[in-house]
This record gives sequence, C-alpha cells and structure tokens, in this order.
Amino acid sequence: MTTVLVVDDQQLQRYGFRVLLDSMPETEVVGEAANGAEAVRRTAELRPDVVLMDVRMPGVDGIEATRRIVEAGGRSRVLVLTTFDVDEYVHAALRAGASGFLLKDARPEELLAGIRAVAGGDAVIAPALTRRILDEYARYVPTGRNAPDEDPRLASLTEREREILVAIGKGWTNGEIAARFVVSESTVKTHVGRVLAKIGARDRVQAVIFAYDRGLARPGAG
Amino acid sequence: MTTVLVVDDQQLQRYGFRVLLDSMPETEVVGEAANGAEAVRRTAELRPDVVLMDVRMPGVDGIEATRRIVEAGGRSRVLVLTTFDVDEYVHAALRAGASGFLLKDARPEELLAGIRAVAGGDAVIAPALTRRILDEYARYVPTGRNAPDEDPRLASLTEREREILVAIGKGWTNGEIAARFVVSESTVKTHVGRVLAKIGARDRVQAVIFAYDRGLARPGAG
DNA sequence: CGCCGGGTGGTACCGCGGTACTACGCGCCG
DNA sequence: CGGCGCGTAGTACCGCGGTACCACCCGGCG
Repeated sequence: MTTVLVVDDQQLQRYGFRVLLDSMPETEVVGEAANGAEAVRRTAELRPDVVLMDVRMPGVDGIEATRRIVEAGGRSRVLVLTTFDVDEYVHAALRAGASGFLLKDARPEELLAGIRAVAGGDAVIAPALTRRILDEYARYVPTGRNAPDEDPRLASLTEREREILVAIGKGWTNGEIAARFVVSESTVKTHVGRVLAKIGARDRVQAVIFAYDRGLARPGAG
Repeated sequence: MTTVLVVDDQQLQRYGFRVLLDSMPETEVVGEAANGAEAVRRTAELRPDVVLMDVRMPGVDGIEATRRIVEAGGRSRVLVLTTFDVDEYVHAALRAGASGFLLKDARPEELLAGIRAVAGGDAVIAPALTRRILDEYARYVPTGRNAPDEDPRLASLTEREREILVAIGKGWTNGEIAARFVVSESTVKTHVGRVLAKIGARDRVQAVIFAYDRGLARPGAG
C-alpha cells in the first residue's frame, strides 16, 4: 500500500484526488494540505510515501515546499502536478529535487503509474515535457562517461596533467596553481605546455573549453 | 493507426513485438530489420511513424542507426529499447536523437503508451532511468532561463558585449573576434575589458567559465 | 648497469591579453 | 540644444602566458 499526501490549495481538487486514489487498491490518501508550509509540516508528521504537490499555491508555493521536503531528508518522494506546462516550473521543480512532474490532465492510469514509479524510487516526467527536457539534456550534458574514455587526447594525459587541466578549468593562473600544488611556477608552465600540446589546444582558454566539453570541469565548482 | 518498424537482431524478439503490436487496434508493424544498416534503409523506404530500435546488434548498432535516421530528417521517431539499463546506452541514445528509451521488461501497456507518445511528437524515458537522467540534468543544466535573468551581472551586459562574451566562450582570440565581427582589435579589447569588469572576471579564462556556467557557451559549439 | 618516462625546476624570449586614457559619431531623450 | 549610452578606434604600457631548451631526480624495467 502506497501512502499519499495530497497538496493543493483548491479543496475540490484535493477531493478529486482523494476519491481517485482511495478507490485504488494500492494507494491510500493519508492526509491533505492546502499550502506549501502545511505540506512541509504534514510530510514530516505523516511520512507519506509520495507527496502529490501542486505548483501554484498562495504563500509557500509547491516548488519551495518541494525543496524543503527534499532537504529535510525524509523518505517521502515528491511528485509535482501542474495544469500548465510552463518550462520555468519544470526546471525549478526538478532542480528542487522533485521525483516527478506530471500534468493534471494526465489520465488516471498515468497518474497511478507515476505514483507507483515514484514510490519505488524511480522518477517520471510527463511525455509532453520529456521532449523539451531531452533537448536541453542532449545540449548540456557532456557525454556521460562516453566520449572522455574514447577520446585519446584525454587518455594520453598523465595523472598530474589531468590535475593541471582541472585547475586550468577552475580559472586559476599558473601562479595560483603553483601555490596550491606547492611546486614552482616553472613546473606548472611545463605541465600546462604539455597539456595544451596533448589535447590540441592553442592556449588555456581552449583548454578550459575542452575541460567543460569532457565534463572535467563543471559549473558551480571552484 | 501508428505504423511501426521493428528493429532487432533476434528473430524471436521481432516476432514477439509484431504479435503484440498487431494485436492492438492502434498500431501496425509495417516492417522489420535485423541490423542497423537495414534499419536505416527500411526507415527511408517505409517511413514508419515509430522505429522500435534495439541497441545491441551486430554491425551498425542501434545508436548509430538512430543517429543516421535522425540526421536523415524524416518524420520517423526512434524509440530505443534495451534489456540492460546501462548508462552509456541511455546517454548515447539520447544524444543520437532518440525520442525515447525504454527497457524490454516494460509492461505491454507501458510500451504502447511509449509508442503513442513518441508518435505524437512527445518523448518517453523508462522511470527506472529517469531518476539518473534527472540527477545529471539538475547538475549540468544551468537553471533554464532562471539564473541568467536573475544575475545582474549578465543583465548589465549590452547586446554587443554579450556577443563578445559568447565569442570569448568559443575560444577565439581578440584578433579572431575582430576579424569575424569586422571591427578593429582595439574595439574588441575595449569590449572585452568592459565585459570582464561587468561580470567580475579577472581574465578571459574566467569569462569562459562564467559563460559556461550561465549556459551562454555550450559544448560542441564553435 | 643503462635507459626511459614522469615530475620537477630553471632561463630566456616574445607576443597576446588586459589596463588606462582619450576620442569621435550616432541615436535617444529631457 | 546638450547630455548620455553605446559602439567604435587609437596609443602606450606591462605582465602573464606560452615556447624552446636544458637539467636533475627518481622509480621501473630490460
């Protein structure tokens, strides 16, 4: 039996979900909340398997509530529901740590399948949104651990040279790298020169780009 | 009626899909292929709505076949199927342009729902894989159009300065930028200097990092 | 033993990158 | 009209980055 907390500011909407889910043998609505703050509280109290979260709500919205629930670290998974497939919502929800994002016009069996998946530790995205997610995914995400291993340029780097490349990717000058690695700047220059030669970069700027392309450097680091 | 091309090197597997799909009122198997090369050919001939593509095949594998089919630009969508949820496959398939990725142990209704979604221009990912996709997505994808707009540094750039920043992100030297923009190198230097000051970067290396962080520069461009 | 690769270090040189400051034409707006 | 933001352009200066070349130490290996 999967326990569910229904969060929506509209009472009628909550009622609809309750009727639907309680009529199913595998799901049970154990509580409701009408806003984000209440959702966070009741999640802590009831520890439901799944929180069915509406986005648009007065006060603390569904995104912020999701963030707090996820950060609290409980075992409850959040499945975000919205009427509007606005990109901003999807991005924000997924970054907040939601395990799923479905549209309210989903068919009951889709909703059930989503709840089942989320409860099982998996994640779901409405097909209508998956398209856009994938487009961005393909654009931004390097190549997993695919290209890096295949790329002979990266493989030809020694351990030390890879460290140097990562340091370059952090935007450090040769002097800063020397200081952090506790070696002389001459040594750093030697390494940098070899790195550039091996990866086929003209200067450290192109080395940074190379590092980002292969996922050696990542946003938010350094 | 949704037309489907079944691609799998195992004859028994193809037979299974054919029986399943032909028994459904809304889908019809219009052809089969036993390897990647044949899949590309028959897709061009038959122009199916959906190509059900196995990954592991002798010769041209499913990933490469997907890439070719997508690049050909027809209206056929590729739904990749595999027995093993290996990360490499998922990444590669999605980057190759697949509209979906499901596991072969999916229940028939899931498969049907997937085919329906893909045929309708949407995309699907098996819930078991979506979790990992989302984790990487949240890590790598900037913040949609969120953070960039919020960041006053980026907002303070003029149109021209943003162009300059993108050019820096491509790894171009001041001279190259001047040539491509058909202005003098002095002008470029002036712009670069202002960009660095506005975004708080010490040199163009940090500017590149800034550009990647905000999604202004992307892997694979330039 | 000698050789070799990798890490370390140094010297010398030059050019691109970055800064500081000035300047002019243009379009917009009070 | 005068001011201002923006794009353009120039000069002068200096330092970091990158290259070329050489050198030493150390560990592994034939």
